[in-house]
Amino acid sequence: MTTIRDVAHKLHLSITTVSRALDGYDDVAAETRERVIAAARDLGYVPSRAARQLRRKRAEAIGFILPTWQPRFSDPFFAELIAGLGDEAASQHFDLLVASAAPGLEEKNAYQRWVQSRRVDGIILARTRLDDWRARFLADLHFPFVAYGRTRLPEDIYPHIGVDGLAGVRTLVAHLVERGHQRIGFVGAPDDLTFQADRLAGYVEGLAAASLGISEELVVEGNLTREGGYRAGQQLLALPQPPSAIIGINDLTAIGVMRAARERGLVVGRDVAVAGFDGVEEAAHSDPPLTTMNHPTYDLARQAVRMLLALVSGEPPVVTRILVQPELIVRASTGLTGE
Amino acid sequence: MTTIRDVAHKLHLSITTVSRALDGYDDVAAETRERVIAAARDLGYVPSRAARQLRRKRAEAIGFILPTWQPRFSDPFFAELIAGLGDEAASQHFDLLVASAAPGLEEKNAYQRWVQSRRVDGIILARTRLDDWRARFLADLHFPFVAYGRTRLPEDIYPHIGVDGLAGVRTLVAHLVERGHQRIGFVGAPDDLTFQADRLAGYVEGLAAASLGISEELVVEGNLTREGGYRAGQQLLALPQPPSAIIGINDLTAIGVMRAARERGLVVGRDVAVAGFDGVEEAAHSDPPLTTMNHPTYDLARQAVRMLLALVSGEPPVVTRILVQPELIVRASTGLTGE
DNA sequence: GCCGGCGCCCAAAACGTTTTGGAAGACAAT
DNA sequence: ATTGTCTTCCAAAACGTTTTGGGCGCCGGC
Repeated sequence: MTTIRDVAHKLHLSITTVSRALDGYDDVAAETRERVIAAARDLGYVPSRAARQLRRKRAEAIGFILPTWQPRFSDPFFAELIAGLGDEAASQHFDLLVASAAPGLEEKNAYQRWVQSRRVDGIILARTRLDDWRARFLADLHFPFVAYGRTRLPEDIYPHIGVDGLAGVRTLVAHLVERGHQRIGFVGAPDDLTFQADRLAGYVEGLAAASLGISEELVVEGNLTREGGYRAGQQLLALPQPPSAIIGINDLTAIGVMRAARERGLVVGRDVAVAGFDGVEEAAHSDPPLTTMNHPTYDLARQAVRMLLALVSGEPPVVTRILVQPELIVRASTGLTGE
Repeated sequence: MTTIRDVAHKLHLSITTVSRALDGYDDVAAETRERVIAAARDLGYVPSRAARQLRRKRAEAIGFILPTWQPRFSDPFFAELIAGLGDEAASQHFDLLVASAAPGLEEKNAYQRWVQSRRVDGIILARTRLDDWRARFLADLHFPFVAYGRTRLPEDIYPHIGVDGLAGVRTLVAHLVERGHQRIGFVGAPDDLTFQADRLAGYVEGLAAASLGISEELVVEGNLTREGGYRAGQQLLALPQPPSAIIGINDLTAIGVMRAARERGLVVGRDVAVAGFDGVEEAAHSDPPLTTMNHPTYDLARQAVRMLLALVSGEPPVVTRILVQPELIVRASTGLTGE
């Protein structure tokens, strides 16, 4: 491996000058700088990241920990998120470290290791919970982080970027009401997740706006997977008075609900309406295609990284809380007539 | 941030002793070691990763570069793969670095940076191509890597772990033949991908085994996405003599094909049979559920990391080439009678 | 009483950068 | 001739570890 001294030696320069030439300082002659750059290229010199980190006290990396519940998980949301995080980080010459940990002790250790060994300069949080110890932990240490999705500690005091789940589901309810539905079910997620609270609130507000009462039995809990949606859908459709429309808290859940409906011999879009949330690609190719609230995960991930890196480099506090509005995409799952 | 000197100072020991105590050397008294460990815990000491890397000349990290073609991509395969890589790496105290790059110059730069700046100790390759410059590049530099999927340079000389695509598709063809199909289509991927070659070969062998001829028009190229499968399906089904069964090179492709069939008014599983490959969760929840060849991506990812880390630490060359057999899962998409 | 071996500890060198605080020379102004 | 100002370069000190090559007592065997 060629080091900076090799370059310096070849040119009969000091390593100081080589370092400064490559870093673009203006106290090195233009001609010298060119020679240095040429030599570095010839020798294939790339600075040792470890040495640089040690000296600069910066990891030039950000971290993201996948919250995996089961070992075999595959949520398209995260693939897109990671691609966005990685691309934006790379464009600013940062690396992205990824780990996965089931919520609990293992997770806590993972965060601690990264923070205390200064392995990363900042962290992206996803799937935030209402009372999120991760946010508190990082904030207490004044460690830079950006949450994808809101936290509610004690208000939205942490930098975050998210999708307006409340407004989104309200829109969805309004859409269903407009199509004549009065009994609308909701398949949610565990209560501690922030976006469950938000989206459920949107459901409640949406019903209220249409002067519809809310009945307990129509709100059931899934686990954000197709399988969870499937079971929740079975449960809802087996009610004495089943709903005529069901909203899944995310697209995967809705897709599971559709399967449950099919198995009961119902035609989705005619006998029962189903809608999701997120706008994953799968939703466009399901049978029937799924009505959903779309939002640009990839772009939001990039924005989150931009916010984070601004924090890391201590730039003036730009906008630190972003809430984007999702967009309704109407497809056949909420009415075949609609196509 | 507390450093090793803080610990040493507190205990009136040298940093050497602290270092060796924590690293488990046997030349430190048991009682001393305990005091060191306790003090380290109390002070919240975690070694600086950068300093350690610099000294040990090891990054204690492995890298993976997502081959992303479009910016917005979401392939469930990669989410599962990354989870597996991350978990196994973490269990051996390694970090996982993830980047994403479109094949081409950008990709090449990404690999070079990581290798030359010794940012990672080893690399996992996925979506290998027949003549894969990445494999050649890394092998030339004697840089440790493991390919997920075979390479064909010049034979399978590189360490890799993969799924037997040839046998898998052969099984699929046999299954379809058994169900009475004579005209079987195949929606593949770009030619340079290894697993396209393997799986296509399986298709050819499968037909030969059933004494069926192969007709050019039944083999079309997709791009591994639902959208690509959709277009390829339209093409196949619009033929004067359309196939009665179609194999998608992966599940996403097959799901796109099913959508194309539905749009032509065909009932998948009755009018036309469709089968996929990979066993993603989505395949179990599609309409109809998709017949597929299943393989344990998550576990294979973990095995790949184990191989890689063995290579990195220069352990005796254990088994370095693994080919696992996928398992046929028959679902309604290849015959409603089957359920 | 001497020697070898063992158990425990440590000083100092290294790892490859970046940064600090000048130094040397050229030139201009006084 | 002196002083000051630029421009261009550099030696040396960090950064926080790990590792090398011992040192110092103590004990047992001769």
